[in-house]
Amino acid sequence: MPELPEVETIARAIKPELVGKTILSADLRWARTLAIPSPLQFKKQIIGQKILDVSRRAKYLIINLESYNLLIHLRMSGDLMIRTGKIKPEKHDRLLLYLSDRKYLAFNDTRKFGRVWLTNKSEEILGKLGPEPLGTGFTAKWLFENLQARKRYLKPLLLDQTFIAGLGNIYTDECLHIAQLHPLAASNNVTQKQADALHKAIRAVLKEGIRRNGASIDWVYRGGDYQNHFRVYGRDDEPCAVCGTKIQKLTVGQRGTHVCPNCQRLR
DNA sequence: AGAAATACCCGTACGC
DNA sequence: TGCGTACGGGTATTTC
Repeated sequence: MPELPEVETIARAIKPELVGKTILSADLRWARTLAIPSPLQFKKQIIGQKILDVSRRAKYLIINLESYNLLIHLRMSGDLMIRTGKIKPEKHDRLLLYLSDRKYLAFNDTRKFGRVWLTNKSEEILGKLGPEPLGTGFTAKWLFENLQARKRYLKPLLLDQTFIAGLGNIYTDECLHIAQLHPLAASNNVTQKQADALHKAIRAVLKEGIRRNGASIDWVYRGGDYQNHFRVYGRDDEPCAVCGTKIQKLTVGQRGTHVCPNCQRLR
């Protein structure tokens, strides 16, 4: 298995103990969780498949089966858990996969945004994704050149998974604050020096998120304790830890966005 | 073609 | 207290 860095809370959903188990049956409890194929095809194809490997690309979990790949995106409220057969399914379980060791894998997702794909053409789904921010392909040089090549607001560009794969709303606000860049700054105006700072900030923020096992921002988005270390996210009207200026909340590309108006100046 | 807006969800926190 | 509504997360789809 290639050494893939782990993106924040996705890390804990990678279950290496699944390797070697065979899928005996599938219980799809919320049909729309399954992006492809049809429920009928899904059951026909997945039953009897042995799990060969478990990995990740961007925010997608990849469960490598003998003839297919099972891709899982947890979106916001999704989680994977392995339970013994004796434990009853929970209210928000959307897909259950019963395994050859009398356990079952549960995809639990309160808000029903999570999706699952069973395919032998993973590239159709994963192929458009940008580089892994913690991978070797993501360098300060790459970032500077590709920021120059676009002309977009920084925040929506950083959230665009085809540009860089792995940053979500919280992490984007955090890394822009560390790099002292405004979310509405134009990507093509970013200097080499600023791109260096942004590159460093992106890696630092993701590593901290992983180290803290992600963030828990409300009861349903369960994770680690990174929320106790946010610099700007959710801290509107509180003083900036760097300069004491009151943090502002604005909307950028329909997303709640938090900035220190002193540290993150527009031009 | 590329970018922006919208749709998809539901438990919670709020206002009346 | 009870009811109605806004909110927020990530991305596929639709619109511009």
